[in-house]
Amino acid sequence: MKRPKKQRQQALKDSIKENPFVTDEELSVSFNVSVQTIRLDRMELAIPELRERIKHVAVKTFEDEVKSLPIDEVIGEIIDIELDQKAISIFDVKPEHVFQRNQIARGHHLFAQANSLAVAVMNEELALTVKSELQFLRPVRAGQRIVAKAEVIDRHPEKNRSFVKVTSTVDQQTVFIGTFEMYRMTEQSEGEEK
Amino acid sequence: MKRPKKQRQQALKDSIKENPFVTDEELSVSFNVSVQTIRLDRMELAIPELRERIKHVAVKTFEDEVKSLPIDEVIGEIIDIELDQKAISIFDVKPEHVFQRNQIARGHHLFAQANSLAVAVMNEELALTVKSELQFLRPVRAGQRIVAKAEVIDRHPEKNRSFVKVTSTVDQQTVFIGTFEMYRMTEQSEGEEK
DNA sequence: CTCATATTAGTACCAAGTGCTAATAGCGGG
DNA sequence: CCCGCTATTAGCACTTGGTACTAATATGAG
Repeated sequence: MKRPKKQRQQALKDSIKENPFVTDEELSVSFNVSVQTIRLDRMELAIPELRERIKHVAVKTFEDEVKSLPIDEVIGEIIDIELDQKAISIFDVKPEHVFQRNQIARGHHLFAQANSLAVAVMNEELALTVKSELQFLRPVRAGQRIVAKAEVIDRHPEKNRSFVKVTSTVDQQTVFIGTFEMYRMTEQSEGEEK
Repeated sequence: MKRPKKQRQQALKDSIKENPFVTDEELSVSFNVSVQTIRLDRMELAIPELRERIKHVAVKTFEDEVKSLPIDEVIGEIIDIELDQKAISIFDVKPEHVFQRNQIARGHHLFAQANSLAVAVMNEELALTVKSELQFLRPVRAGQRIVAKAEVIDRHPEKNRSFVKVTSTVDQQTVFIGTFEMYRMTEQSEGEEK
């Protein structure tokens, strides 16, 4: 037996991580030990039982679902908006948004926040981004909150175009600037709405 | 009793949909009926027991997780890469990537694919996007496959900068062009690697 | 050989059910 | 008023995948 205990426990951890839906019974077969041994191992490793594992996964999903709903429409949370004028959104950078190596937020998240804010500020059913220019001025890290401010700086109603400038800051420091040329997909008289 | 049965069953369905983690016991209390009645109701409505419900939710998450894992590192799948030279990735546009209203892919997904490809092509532990210019030439729709080609067009090793041009096409038609100014975070002698 | 650790076995018990049978409630119709 | 029907409730045996605990047995190292 040498001491395959440590190895077995490591393998056990891996197995369960890879497939949390496995029972002690199944594990005992695949490791050629008794069910009790598996239970002892789980205890030492503080791995909860199958049902608890499943529940945790499920709860996570459930919470994520609620969280990811708004993400589906707008990246970040819009906290203020004046259609056709300006809008503000916040986005909290979480560990899943950063490069593992250096903890710096991936550019596309900053872009996504800014771009969806630019779409949102357009008083329009359908707005598309045509062009944009971006500057990533400072790295943003997990745990920081990005405040993006969008401003409609120019309008060409005859060409169905608008220009939006978005400035994102963390703690008052500008981290990102983007300008977006937006295309309005529906006609709109050049007066204001309502 | 009138016939609160139908109503109760509807309410039951709603309760469980809203919170799948509720037991028959708890339901029986909140509906003021016996546990057996709840069980009968579940049978009539073909609602599985708590553990099965949880499991389904968990399985769903688990599958989603596997799907979203690659997204974490690179958006799209890299199918060819020559470090410091060029790279190609493909990205299949799914319903979750488009605006519900018009089925057009959200800009940030095109950007994310291009930007992560630009990061990947850099022969670098840590590369950050400094600036970029984007053109969204044609709308892309769900079901289409975007092929992004990145090319390193200019290098300024002394300033730790590189310029990458990414062209994305769908069926040979260019839908997006982006140029990225990238910053290499580690020093690198100007000779080539290994 | 002996002692400690590792492993296995066995029992009682739990939660949250299923499946089944049987008793009871409530009520409308004749 | 009783009949009959559905709805509801009760009770029991059994199932899964465990926990908690005790006790026996291996096994290997000093």
